[in-house]
Amino acid sequence: MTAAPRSRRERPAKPALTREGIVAAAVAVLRAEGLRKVTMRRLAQELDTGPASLYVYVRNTDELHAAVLDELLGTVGPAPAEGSWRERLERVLTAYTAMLLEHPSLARSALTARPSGPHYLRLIETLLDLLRTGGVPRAQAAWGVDLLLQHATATAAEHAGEEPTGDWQAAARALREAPAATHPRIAADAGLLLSGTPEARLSWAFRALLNGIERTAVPTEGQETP
Amino acid sequence: MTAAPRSRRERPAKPALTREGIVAAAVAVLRAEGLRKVTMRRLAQELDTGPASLYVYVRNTDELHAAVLDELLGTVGPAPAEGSWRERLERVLTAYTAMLLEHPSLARSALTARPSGPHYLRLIETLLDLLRTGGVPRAQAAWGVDLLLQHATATAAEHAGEEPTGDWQAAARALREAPAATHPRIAADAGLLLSGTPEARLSWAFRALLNGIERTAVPTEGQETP
DNA sequence: ACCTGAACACCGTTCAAGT
DNA sequence: ACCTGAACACCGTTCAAGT
Repeated sequence: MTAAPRSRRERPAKPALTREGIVAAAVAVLRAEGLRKVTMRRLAQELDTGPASLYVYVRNTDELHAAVLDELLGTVGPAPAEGSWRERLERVLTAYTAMLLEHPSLARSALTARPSGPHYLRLIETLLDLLRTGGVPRAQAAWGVDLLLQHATATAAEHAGEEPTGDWQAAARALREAPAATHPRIAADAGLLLSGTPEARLSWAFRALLNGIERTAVPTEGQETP
Repeated sequence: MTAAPRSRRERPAKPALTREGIVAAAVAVLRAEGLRKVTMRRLAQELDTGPASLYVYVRNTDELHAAVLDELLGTVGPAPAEGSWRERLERVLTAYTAMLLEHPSLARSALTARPSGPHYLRLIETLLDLLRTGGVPRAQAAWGVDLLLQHATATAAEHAGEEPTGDWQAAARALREAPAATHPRIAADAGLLLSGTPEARLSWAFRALLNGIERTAVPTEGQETP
């Protein structure tokens, strides 16, 4: 989708520095080595310049990460045309989550640095439209979009920086070994707490969210901005 | 709750290094200057030693942050005894969220590094118990606890690292200025998308989550661990 | 065992100076 | 305007050596 490299390791005669070029380099490093390596210094090195030069085009590291996310958001396909509005909604959200799961650390960033690029706007428009199609009242649809996107983002973010001796192992163990005397509910349902594939849980969560959004009225004063 | 300092800036004759001492120092630095300053080097300096010494008691920075969170979780009071199960549930979750909102960057960490300390277990037990009191089926209660805690954590995490020229301002502007031609739903409902106080939205979200959890069945095979 | 100085391999950001 | 070298003020983690 972005410009193809002419050959594996050929330095392309130092292209002019542009914001787009910086973001493209950032995406490349992200895909190859993860967000942890997407640093000002590394990018400067990649672009054959000094780190100070990047600050002409990018305010800081956070803004750079936000720009990278917006770029990747473009790779998520359009909303499916078939199926019920519920199915379509779930499919759009699942596709978005899948994209974020390829770069969990970026999801983590997205939670803090709200994206506001064109691709993100389009996603919101799609979700809003599907909810309205389903007859969800306007205010509930508006607040619901936030809830749905937050769940998708947070779920992906949870998978950031795991891999080795995952401390989630410890959490599972703590749950399974909770003494029935002090934690009767956990002891009785530890299996259920840890059950289900990630896919099954994600699907269930989206459906639960949707069911909740549909039947929970927004307070009447909900009109002014914080 | 932890040992009181004898005087504001008196060096306490170099106390013996312990894991507890390190975590206590970490909590102090967190409260005073935020998580960004809770670094191995800074803590070593605070404890009058070299950074290498800390690695005897703490595997790495992530583990340290997790230990700090577990410590703070102890400051959240017990579940309220009065009110309906719904009200009590909402109050427990709101108290948890409020604690995390005092340290949003820690919430961000918690999303990745699942806490598994005694305080976290107690919170899960409480939530599970309240849901069962409300007659929510066991499997739904089990999966629901995750959803509720994730929302609390993610909501707090969203407030990490903002303060100055918040790029959330940009997101709000993008929403308000979306052209009606291409984004009719957003244009029509921008006000609603941005409406409501944080408290109102949090309360609505918890109630919507609860409503959804109550009436969304978990798939029947939901028994094995990933 | 516990503790440490020193080193390795990095960071973000700013500033004064150049073109 | 745009670009840069150099500097400032930091990081996490490891290792060989000490006690």
